[in-house]
Amino acid sequence: MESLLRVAVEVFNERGYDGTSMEDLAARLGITKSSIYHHVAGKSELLRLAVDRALDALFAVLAEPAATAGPAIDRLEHVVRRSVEVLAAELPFVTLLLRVRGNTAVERDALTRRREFDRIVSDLVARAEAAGDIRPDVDPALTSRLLFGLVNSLTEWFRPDGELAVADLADAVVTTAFDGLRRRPE
Amino acid sequence: MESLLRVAVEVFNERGYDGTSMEDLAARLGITKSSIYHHVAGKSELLRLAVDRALDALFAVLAEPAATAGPAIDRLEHVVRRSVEVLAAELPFVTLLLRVRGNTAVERDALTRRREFDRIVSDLVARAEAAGDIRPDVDPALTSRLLFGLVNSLTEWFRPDGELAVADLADAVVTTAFDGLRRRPE
DNA sequence: ACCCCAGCCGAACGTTCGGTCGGTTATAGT
DNA sequence: ACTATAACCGACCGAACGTTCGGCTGGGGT
Repeated sequence: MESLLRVAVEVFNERGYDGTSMEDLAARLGITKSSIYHHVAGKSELLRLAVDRALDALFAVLAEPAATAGPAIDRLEHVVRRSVEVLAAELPFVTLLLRVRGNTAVERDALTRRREFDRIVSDLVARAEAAGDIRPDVDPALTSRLLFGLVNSLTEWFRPDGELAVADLADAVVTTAFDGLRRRPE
Repeated sequence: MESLLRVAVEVFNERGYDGTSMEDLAARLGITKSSIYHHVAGKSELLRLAVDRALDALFAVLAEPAATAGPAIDRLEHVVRRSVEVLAAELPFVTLLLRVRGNTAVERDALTRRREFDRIVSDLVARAEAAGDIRPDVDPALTSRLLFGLVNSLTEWFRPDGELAVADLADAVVTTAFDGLRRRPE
């Protein structure tokens, strides 16, 4: 069951959810198409299990103590850093989540939860800006979109093959996002 | 023909390329499925026309004078700003391009051209870092990925409805990316 | 020794897919 | 008036789709 889901998500990410047939999954699993239905109710349940895993991990970050208390700017930095870590740890699941387009009921539910996550982060950015810790010349809603656009883009290329440690990646993301890529005059 | 392509790309972006049937396109166009084949050779040609339009526009930016001469940091900033403008001007086409996964021959060709674009930008970042204009504590390849991850994420939410002018957006992107979102002590 | 049942299979289901084909209409050129 | 052709249509094709179904098998519980 667990390995079924793991393989399914892998193939979904390679060929796209719509572009993946149950036959494709069966071939990769080394079993037949009909055998898959012994383990799950259907194709869409595999998608639901996958995106829920990603969403649960992301929302868990928002519930951590360091994300719920203290200055907004510190809470924001913590959420960003931990989101990078979650994204690395659950890479295939988060990747799939970020590609969901709302075609089916399962996808629309996932989009709803994603928007809820975005809203909470956006609030955090707004608080940090109100506290004077974030540049006031860019709209908070825009800032949070750019920020998580940067973080989420990691799914497009990051592969946890040890060459680039997750901690270093999180550092690079936080540094780039908060301080910019331009070298500062000392 | 032009409106056919426009509508096709619109639907592709809504439902995904694989999730869109020729019947879907026909319904949106107000004609029958078979009539579409009077204008194009098939579904994949529509995709090819769309992604080529996006890629041509992006490569045109790299050929502009301001992108080929002068300090690397200035050329980079120009490419980023103009990429945002192209992305806004050709939004549906670029959106479709960024979702291509390499499932078919057309998609693989598009991915090849995309990688070529990324390589050129990555070189630009490396030159700017060598010139001392970009922070040396983050790997150039990583920097360029984060940079264009941020830029490309615009397709996920930006809609040119006049509320947010493209020039303002480009300013916000350049400012955030180069100087960071943290408020600087004066 | 018996049974159970998780796990798997082959065959088939109704549907939808991208694409083809022969034919009809509207319009423009001569 | 005649013709050419761009634009469109309904009917159809073989293939692939997600899903269902009845049946096989092998190891654990009793």
